[in-house]
Amino acid sequence: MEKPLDQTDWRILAELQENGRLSYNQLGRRVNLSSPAVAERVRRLEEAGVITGYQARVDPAKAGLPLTAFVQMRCQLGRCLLKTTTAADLPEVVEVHKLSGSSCSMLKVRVTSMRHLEGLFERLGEHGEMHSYVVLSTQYEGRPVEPPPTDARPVTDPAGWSR
Amino acid sequence: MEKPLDQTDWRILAELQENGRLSYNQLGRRVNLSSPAVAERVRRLEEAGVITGYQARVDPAKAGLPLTAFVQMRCQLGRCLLKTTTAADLPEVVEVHKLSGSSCSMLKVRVTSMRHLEGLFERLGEHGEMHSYVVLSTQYEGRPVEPPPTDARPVTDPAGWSR
DNA sequence: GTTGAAAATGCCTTGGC
DNA sequence: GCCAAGGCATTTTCAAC
Repeated sequence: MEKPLDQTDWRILAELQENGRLSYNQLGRRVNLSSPAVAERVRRLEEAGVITGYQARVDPAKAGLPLTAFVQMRCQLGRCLLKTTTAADLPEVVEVHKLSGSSCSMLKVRVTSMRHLEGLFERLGEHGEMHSYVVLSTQYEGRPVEPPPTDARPVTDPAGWSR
Repeated sequence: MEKPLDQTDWRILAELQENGRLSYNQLGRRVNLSSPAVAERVRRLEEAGVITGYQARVDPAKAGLPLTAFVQMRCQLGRCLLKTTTAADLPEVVEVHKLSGSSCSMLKVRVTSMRHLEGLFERLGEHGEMHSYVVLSTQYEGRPVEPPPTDARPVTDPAGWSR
């Protein structure tokens, strides 16, 4: 059930991440497989949870949310954002990650305006210390996941500490 | 061409972000429109660049990339990551944002292992100062973009500085 | 701008190899 | 994993509201 993905699987993933609406016919042509064969592989990738769904990609700026920011939260005990609020309360928050280190979480937020961002920061600030980073521009986002390099690059150790 | 999205457009976006493979038939039923009508709206959303494409969502962990981290770069003059390397050189980097403030960019990276992460950090470190944050767990990511709240919440000003 | 139906295309699935 | 064929859902077009 936890079989590693072969090269064909990765080609399928690459194609479907670039165009999630390809028919099995088109997809099969691009990876040199017949449509039943490719359909079976896709079904397995979905069943294994590798493919979790299909999503239309929306340009936030074109949809009226031109500002993006990252927020690091260092929540106060008992006021942690993750325990005192719910996703529905903060529709501006599009990503939430728990972190190691001194910050407890990293958020990505999208807003309509600086005024909107200011109001959001006030609400988030209730939960603890906060560091914010406003995004000026985004080079890319949602880049397709690629197969990891097979050559495990060795970590350099010029001083020889690991010997 | 830059018309604001109406409520129906947002319902369409919500459905397609949740399931990008809905047929116009199914989609129309969910937003109370006929299939030609909904097809026309989707075509316009695509043409206007609101919908930028359709993507299969891949679980990075299931695909062999169980570790995620954020990296803030404060590049040295002339060694900026964005000017001295290309996307193909750093397949681990799945997001790049330019930032305001003292850091020049925020990266999201995905790797196979701690060893892999260590090697990546070494390579990134060549370009300047670096702050990294390892993700312990992700609550959500790629949350559908929602219509911004219509009620522009006023920023609080108890002390009256803005008067 | 929207509706409804009808025609034609293309698709998915099944079975046999 | 491939090929072929059957049945089916889909997209698209059109006239009408």
